[in-house]
Amino acid sequence: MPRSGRRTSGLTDDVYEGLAGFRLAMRRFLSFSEAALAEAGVTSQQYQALLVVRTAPGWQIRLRDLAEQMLMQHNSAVQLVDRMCSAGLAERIPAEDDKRSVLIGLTTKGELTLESLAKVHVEAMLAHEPLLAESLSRLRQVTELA
Amino acid sequence: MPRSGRRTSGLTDDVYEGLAGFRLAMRRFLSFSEAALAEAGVTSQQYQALLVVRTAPGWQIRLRDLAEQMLMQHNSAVQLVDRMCSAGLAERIPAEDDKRSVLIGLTTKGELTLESLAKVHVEAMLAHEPLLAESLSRLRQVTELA
DNA sequence: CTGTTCATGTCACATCATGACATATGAGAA
DNA sequence: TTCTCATATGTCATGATGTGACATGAACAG
Repeated sequence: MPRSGRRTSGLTDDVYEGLAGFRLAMRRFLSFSEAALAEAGVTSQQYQALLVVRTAPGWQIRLRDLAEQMLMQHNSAVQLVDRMCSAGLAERIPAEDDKRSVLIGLTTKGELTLESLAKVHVEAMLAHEPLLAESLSRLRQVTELA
Repeated sequence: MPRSGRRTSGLTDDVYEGLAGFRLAMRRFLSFSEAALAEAGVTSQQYQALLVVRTAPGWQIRLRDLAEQMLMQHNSAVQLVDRMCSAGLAERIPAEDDKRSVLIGLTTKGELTLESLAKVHVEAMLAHEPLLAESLSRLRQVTELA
């Protein structure tokens, strides 16, 4: 029964708690992640970009494709790469076949930074994965009833 | 075997791909979420704050506790609440027992907005949950081998 | 009363994302 | 060739977000 004097919501408290719980679990993981990244002087987006470049064929990727894989507009990627180049993590390499394109590659510092961050994140994932998985399955239970 | 002429990483490609895959799955979900939120003129943080307030006892929460539950500094929460009040989603209610504190409550508009957003997110969760769960379990497999 | 702690708020600054626009290259039609 | 037109990148102003440093005022311990 809803709180006295308050409008009834069309959803049960369970649903709100499930949604909030999942957001919280995700946020907890991201918070932990960002703390580790901050120590290395890397932002969340920069780390993610490093991962995308590292997993691209040849460890290089066009700016356009980087933006696409990170689900952002190309101009956001331009500025992200700007900051990564300033930080010495990445480098712009003019594409040979298409003079319009620029390939983004990792500097040695970028590779080393990513490697150490990846190791930390493997640990973090093992620690947080159960929480995330649990909040996901709980949310699934609650929402399937609706 | 690593690419010719490149430094060997201490981690296998699998690990990088697993980490990237999970970040991507999360990003995909958040991207979908943000699109839905944008239509309602609400930001991701505002939606999350609405959820926190809605799940708090009495549908009210002290600013301090809101900040804590959202894993942010209190001054970030101040500005977030500022924007939510400007948008007519939330309201500040002076606490009676402690004149230092301010309680954050939902306006009717806030409640209605949250309700409709929650419904959309229930759908989105059902759609994205398998992807997230799969990337989680894949990551767990890969990292457990290391 | 006094000094400390706590809750909130203000300010300057950095990151990040976007839309609108500019520039240059590539590709194809006339 | 030359004239579009799409593509790839970059620039700029703007807004949301987060932080640290600091200020204000209330609660509290002595």
